[in-house]
Amino acid sequence: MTETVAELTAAPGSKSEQAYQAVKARIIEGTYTPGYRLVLGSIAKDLGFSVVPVREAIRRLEAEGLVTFERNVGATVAGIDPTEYLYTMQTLSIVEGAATALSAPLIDSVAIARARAVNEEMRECLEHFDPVRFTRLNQDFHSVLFEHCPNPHILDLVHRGWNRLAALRSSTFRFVPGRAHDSVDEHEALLKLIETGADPDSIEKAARLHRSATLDAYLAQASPSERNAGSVNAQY
Amino acid sequence: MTETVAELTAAPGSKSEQAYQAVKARIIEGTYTPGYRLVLGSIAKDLGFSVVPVREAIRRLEAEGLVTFERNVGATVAGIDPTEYLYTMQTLSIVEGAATALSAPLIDSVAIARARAVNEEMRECLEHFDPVRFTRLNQDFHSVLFEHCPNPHILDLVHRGWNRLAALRSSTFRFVPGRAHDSVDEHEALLKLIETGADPDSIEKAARLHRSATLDAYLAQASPSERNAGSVNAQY
DNA sequence: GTGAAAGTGATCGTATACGATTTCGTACTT
DNA sequence: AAGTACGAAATCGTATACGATCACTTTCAC
Repeated sequence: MTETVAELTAAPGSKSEQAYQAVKARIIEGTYTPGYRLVLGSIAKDLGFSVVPVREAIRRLEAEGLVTFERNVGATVAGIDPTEYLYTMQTLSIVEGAATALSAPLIDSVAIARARAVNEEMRECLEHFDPVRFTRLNQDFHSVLFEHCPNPHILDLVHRGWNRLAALRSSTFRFVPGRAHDSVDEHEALLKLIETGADPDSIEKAARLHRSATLDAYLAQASPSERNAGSVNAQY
Repeated sequence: MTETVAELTAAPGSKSEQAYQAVKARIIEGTYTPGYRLVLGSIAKDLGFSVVPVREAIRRLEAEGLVTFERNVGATVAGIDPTEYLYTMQTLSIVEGAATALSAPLIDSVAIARARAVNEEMRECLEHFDPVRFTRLNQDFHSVLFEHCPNPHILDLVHRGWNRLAALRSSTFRFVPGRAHDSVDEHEALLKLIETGADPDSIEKAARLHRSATLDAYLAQASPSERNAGSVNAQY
């Protein structure tokens, strides 16, 4: 009755669903890079499906912002438009902050210990300079924090945000060693807040600031034009 | 380049889009009431389209939570599941709060005057007891507040939330005179905050509380089982 | 040589047809 | 009389085929 919207969107075994998962995976793991042109016919032939299910899959991916679509032209994997990056990060900071605050009271000590272990691993990655692994662990860490969110709608929005960022390769592209150190420390501070049962507002604010700081770090090292695009949202 | 996701989802003149708009309108204005069974073939016949565009339209509506879908069974207009109502209200309180805070600095005095006029009209509706008009004006009021939000993603989420509530007929169903008076006062307080250039955090919190209060009023007059469903999210 | 215009190719959009799965009614058995 | 099993109807899921629209290339006139 209360599954997430995403889970309901197509029957599990249907070709539409298979096509959706397949194309999505290819985008997220980078087989289809930004700018790659997704032709319905070609995709259908590659996957062994017909055009209709593929078309539906593309539409769903479009709704999630992973591809853009143009009539009689075709679909292309969404590019790294700096403005889009900002919008996504800002939206994610809001929904993820809320999700983390809502999750906090439901996280048990075991999960916290797990998150802490992940965070320590991230610290090691910094010493050996392993950005790829760092990024993966970062996602694991945050998953522990927000996965207990009792509101499936909010959880779904968080997942969509992460997927978009994954598709944009933003976390690895924008890996800044100095920022990464701060990030690990902020993680630990967040865990402390949750452990001590801080009020939801504080947790939400901390989680939101954590992501805003990443955005700021990005803006600081970005080109002037990108910074300019970001200044529209400077009030946040 | 930066239209909302919804606008991009289908070509303007396509039958898919027409079907989507048509069915959506019928749901929101109440021609198709909750529980109404949407059979692909029948809808297609009614609209004069084929099955494929209708199917795509239904899928989009499902992604927005307006209908539920089951394989080989069909689609039904989403019902007034109290849990879903809570989830929707909670999500909306978060994204609408953020949208209002982001809009605030961009709202000029003309727009504020317009909002205030709408709010005074709402006050009159209370005296003449006109819940339907009150509900419509309420939407107008909030539109003025958040429509200036520079982040299209957030704006899109707000619209989706409002659509769901409209489809559920929740605002009219749950109209509580006592609460409505408070609501009008809170609107005025919100306008004052925006006029005086209060910091975004205060505005966000005020906007969020405004919606939470509506939710609380709903819970107070709801049946015990509904209240019980709500207690899961009591931390908010 | 440059510009526009027409033709060609490619891609999406939709309709129709068929197959798979589920549901519901009915008859039969216990 | 109640439960079960079988069958028919209905519905969704997918494939294939055709039409509409747009982008690109080529050609012709100036």
